[in-house]
Parts: sequence; structure tokens; C-alpha cells
Amino acid sequence: MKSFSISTLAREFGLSRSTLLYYDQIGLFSASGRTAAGYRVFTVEDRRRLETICRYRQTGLPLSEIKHLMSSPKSKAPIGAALRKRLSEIGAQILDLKKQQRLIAAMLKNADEQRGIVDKACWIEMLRAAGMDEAGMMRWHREFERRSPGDHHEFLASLGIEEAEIQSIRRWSSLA
Amino acid sequence: MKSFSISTLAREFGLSRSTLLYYDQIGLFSASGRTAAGYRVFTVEDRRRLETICRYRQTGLPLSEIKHLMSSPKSKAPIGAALRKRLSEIGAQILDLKKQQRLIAAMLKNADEQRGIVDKACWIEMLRAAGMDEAGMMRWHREFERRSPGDHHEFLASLGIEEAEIQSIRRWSSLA
DNA sequence: TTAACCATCACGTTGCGTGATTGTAG
DNA sequence: CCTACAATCACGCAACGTGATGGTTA
Repeated sequence: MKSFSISTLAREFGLSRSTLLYYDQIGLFSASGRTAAGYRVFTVEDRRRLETICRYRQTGLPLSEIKHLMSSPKSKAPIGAALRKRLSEIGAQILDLKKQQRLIAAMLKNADEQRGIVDKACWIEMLRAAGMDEAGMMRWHREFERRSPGDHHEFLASLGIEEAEIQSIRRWSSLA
Repeated sequence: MKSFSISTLAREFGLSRSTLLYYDQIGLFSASGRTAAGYRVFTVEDRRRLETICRYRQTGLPLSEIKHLMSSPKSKAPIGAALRKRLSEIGAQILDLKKQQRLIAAMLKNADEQRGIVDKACWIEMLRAAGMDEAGMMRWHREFERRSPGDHHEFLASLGIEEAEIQSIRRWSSLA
């Protein structure tokens, strides 16, 4: 009779060796035999069981459920009920994911708007309206650069100013 | 200043105490103070940080990512990039779930069809076509019941026969 | 004193992945 | 002898939940 080693079987089903070891450990899928040295030996019938397991796994059923479905005598357990339960879970999960989508979309929109609302021109206008002139702004840049160069850089970047211009501003700011 | 205990804050945000303990443990969200006895004391500013964390959490971002976004100085980290990455993850997950839906739907349909295809009438017809008569069928039931009562019951159920009729059949089957 | 808080471990969950160490087949 | 397998621990991950044990507060 044909037999398979653990890695061979794993590759055949696109699983990893450790996955099969795990299935063995939880009593879901064990080799029906061992060699004298203790190597697992899988038969064609084992292979069929694994095929079934993989099909169930692709429905997202938990392994404990799959184990239960397969250990109880042929289709005594209400497989259909388990599948229908899983269907409703999937529905709930999809709804949740869509909520997340909408939330993220809203957050991205907000971020974009805010980035548009307070940009370089807007900031300058605000300072000017507050009575600051060119010389005052230069003094302000120098002060900012002296106190916290990192935050200065970050602030300029937050206004959407290009890296090159930022470098230029910071150069003359530090030439006190 | 107003301050909050851990359980109060948890309830306010619909979280559990252990969740906040966990956030503290991983360095995502800690109380800014403690009482003499070691009790955590949260301030209104802590409360604001927790609010932000909760918003991010509702997008499904991993806590490690949220921690990163909040620990780096204001919006230096590309929040937008993280959100967009999360968006694509969500898309992939939804696709996967829909695949599962389709698979389950197919399996349920198959199960229903099979249940419909081989029912009581069909089975009797097949046996009759094979040359079995009433007496033969009764002998067959008795033999089945004698060899494996459990499987007999299960087989009859698999043909869609009502529990009451199954009981009846098995009663006269065992009256050998 | 009692009840309802609080604190800090430490371990369980799900489905594996990743070594470490050691043995075996060819 | 070397390489590619095999085996069995044991620990790590995410995001908490669930006790155990003991101190604190009203």
C-alpha cells in the first residue's frame, strides 16, 4: 500500500509540517501508523480524512468543531447546523469590517481636509492678521529653531511644506 | 482636578478592567499617577488619550500600531499610510469571508440534494429493482438491527425517516 | 466587619511558527 | 560522513479573560 511522510502530505495540501504536527497534538488528525524509528506513516485513507478536514477548514470552522464533526459517527452530528451557524458569524464579521471601512474612510477624509485647512498660506495669514510682519516671522522661526529644532521641522512638515524649503528655512533660522 | 479609577474609566468606554490593565502592561496606556496605596489615578487628559485609542481600535488597527502612532510626536508617523494599509487588509479579509460564504452555501446545497436524492422511497425502489421483496427487506432490517443497532438507527435517520417510524421499524426488527 | 474596590502575578485561549536538541535514512 | 529528513519539547504571537491571593476604602 502507498504511504506518505508528514512533509510529503503537508506539501500536497499546501499546509506546513507544523500544522500537521499541531493537528496530531490536538487529536484532530493522526497518522494511522509509525515506523520502527517512530516516524509517522500516513495511508491513503488518512489522506482522505485530511482532504475533508481541509474543506471544513476553508469554511472558517474552528478546529474543535471540525474535530467534533469528524469524531462522531458518520454525519450524526448536525453538520448543517454548524455550517449555518458559521454562515451567520461570517455575516456579522463582514458587517463589522464594513463599519471599519467606513470609519477609516471618514478619518482619512478628515485628515485630508485638515491638511488642506491649515497649510502654509493659511498659517501666514493668521499670523499677519495677528499683527506680525516679515521680520517678526523670521524672529519666530529663529526662536523655534533654537528651542526645539526637531519640533520646528515637524511643524513645517505638518503645513505641507516641501522638504527642500524646510531645509532652507531651517538653515537661515540657525544662522542667528 | 477630576480623576478616575480604572473601573470607572473602563465602564465609561465600554471596556473591561482587564483590557485597561493589559494596555498598561504593553505600555499603550498608563495612568499618569498612583495613590499612596498604589491605586491607578487617571486624569482628564488620560481620558482623552483613551478616547483616541478607542477610535483607532475601532478601525481594527493592531495595538502595536496604535502605540506607535501615539508614541511618536504628533502626527510625525504617517497615520494616513497606516489607515490605508488597514483598508486594503480589510478588503482582503472581506473577500476571504465571501469565499467562505460561497463554499458553505455550496456544501449546504450538496447536503440538501443528497438528502433529497437518496430518501426512503428511492432506497426501497433500488432494493426492489435488485430483486428484493417485502420479506427480504424485513430479513435485511432484522440482520442490520442484530449486527449494529446504532448504525441501523443512524442509517434510517439518514433516509429522512421520522423518529417515530424508526422506532417502530426497530421494534419489529428486534423481535426476531 | 463586610462589601466592594484595588493590586500583582500567572496561566488559558486559537492556530499555528520557530527554534533547540537529538535521532534516522540513504 | 554528509545531507535531508524525522521526533519531541518548549516558547512566542494578539488581545485579552479568568482566577488566586492579598491589600484598601467607606
